[in-house]
Amino acid sequence: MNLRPHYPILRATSLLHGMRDDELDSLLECFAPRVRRYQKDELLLMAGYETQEVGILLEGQITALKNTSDGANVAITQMEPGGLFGDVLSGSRLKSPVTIMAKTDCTALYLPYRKIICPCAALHATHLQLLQNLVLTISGKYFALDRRVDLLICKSLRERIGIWLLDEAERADSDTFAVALTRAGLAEYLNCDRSALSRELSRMQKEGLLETYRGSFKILDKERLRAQH
Amino acid sequence: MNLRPHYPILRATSLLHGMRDDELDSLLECFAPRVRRYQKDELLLMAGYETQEVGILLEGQITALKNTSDGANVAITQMEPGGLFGDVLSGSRLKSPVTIMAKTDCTALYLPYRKIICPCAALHATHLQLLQNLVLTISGKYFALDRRVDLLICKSLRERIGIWLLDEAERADSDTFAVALTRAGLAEYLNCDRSALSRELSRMQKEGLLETYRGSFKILDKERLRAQH
DNA sequence: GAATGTCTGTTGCCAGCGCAACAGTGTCTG
DNA sequence: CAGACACTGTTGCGCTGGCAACAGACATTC
Repeated sequence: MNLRPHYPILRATSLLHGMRDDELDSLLECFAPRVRRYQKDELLLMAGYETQEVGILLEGQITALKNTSDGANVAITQMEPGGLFGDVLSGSRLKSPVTIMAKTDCTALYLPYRKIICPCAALHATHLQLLQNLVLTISGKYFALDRRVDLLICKSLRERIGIWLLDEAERADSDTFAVALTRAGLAEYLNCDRSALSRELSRMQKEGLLETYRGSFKILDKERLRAQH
Repeated sequence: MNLRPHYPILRATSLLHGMRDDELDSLLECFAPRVRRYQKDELLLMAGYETQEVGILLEGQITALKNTSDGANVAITQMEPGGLFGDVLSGSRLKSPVTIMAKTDCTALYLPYRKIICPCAALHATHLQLLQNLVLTISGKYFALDRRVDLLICKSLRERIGIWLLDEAERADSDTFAVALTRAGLAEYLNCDRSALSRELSRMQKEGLLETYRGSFKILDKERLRAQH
């Protein structure tokens, strides 16, 4: 199977970041990856199962779901083409804590983990870069989770909102920014009730801390926001 | 410096797990690690700084602290000899989210990250094992954090307690187990007030769900505990 | 344009839990 | 043994935020 059309996507992944065509050629030849198509709502990976492959989303969108204690499934992340899944799992013998589901029809490519971790002699420099990228990818996910914990351990809702706002502003490098989250989605991320979030955002607007309309936010008083606790 | 006396400790780390003396000999010769002693309350790593070394605790105890938004430092983890720190950080250019402080007088050994990620030709098999271990170590920390998030997203305190209890029981492989946590420490982990935790544990005892005295716990009704939400 | 569905804001109710304060118990020190 | 200190349990008070219910804004379909 010719994967060359997908090279731009592959290069956009943190795992294969910035690799040249000829490097990808030899890597993929060595890895003999499998590619599979999925229809909307099909499962790519089920919670509780092991996997020994790193998945790369080539086309479409997928959702990572977590089974909560009361049986419901909560969406954790959405992924676009270039997204990786199973990367943290592979190599460990642990069961997946998440279910990966196709949000739309999609295509995924799978690299066998053994091949990643056991470089064959021919691919020295490229393969080392790959290993380095793997470590960076996993530690990147670790830090994303760590930020989430930072949010969750804040007791007051206002504090969580404040930290999130400042964080997003820093990421956007601007006091005005927009996010692709509905209020309900943001409430889920901040681990609070949707109405409570609306209520608190209203209060904060009345106090002149910020302005917001739907997904758009404008921070008015960074100092005071930081001082909330 | 002769590190042989420390080999049992090194072998107990997840990074150098199960390596033979001769393997450690050649690895350490190649790595040229530095060793440093610290006095109680000295800082091994400060939040906000980068590091390009993996630290291994040889003697004594250390504490990982997190700077909260209101300036206080919250203890995240304690580590015994064999503990690793800086492992998730190195390779990334990210600032440390934690401060590592000496809880007692202690000794740490540092491996330069570059040497870990760039195997020299002579150490093929051993070094591959090391890389594999590094990935496992980091993903292990990822999953520990993930379990923490699972706890934190539970809304009611009783639910958090229930999940924690079942988790510990599974880990201990027994319905009766003891943990080295004070009530205050457990309350911090569960992200709740100490008195609220005591109160809830009292209630749960009255309802016949469990028995507890200090660090000892005995689960009486697993089914009912699971059904709490 | 009517009808339907989704997203958001608002508000009243009330219980869960943080907070503060105090008492009881176990451990360590002089 | 007295005194100091750490750890734990208990209880009253009050606020934060979850829940439910409703209304308005916007998009989509027929």
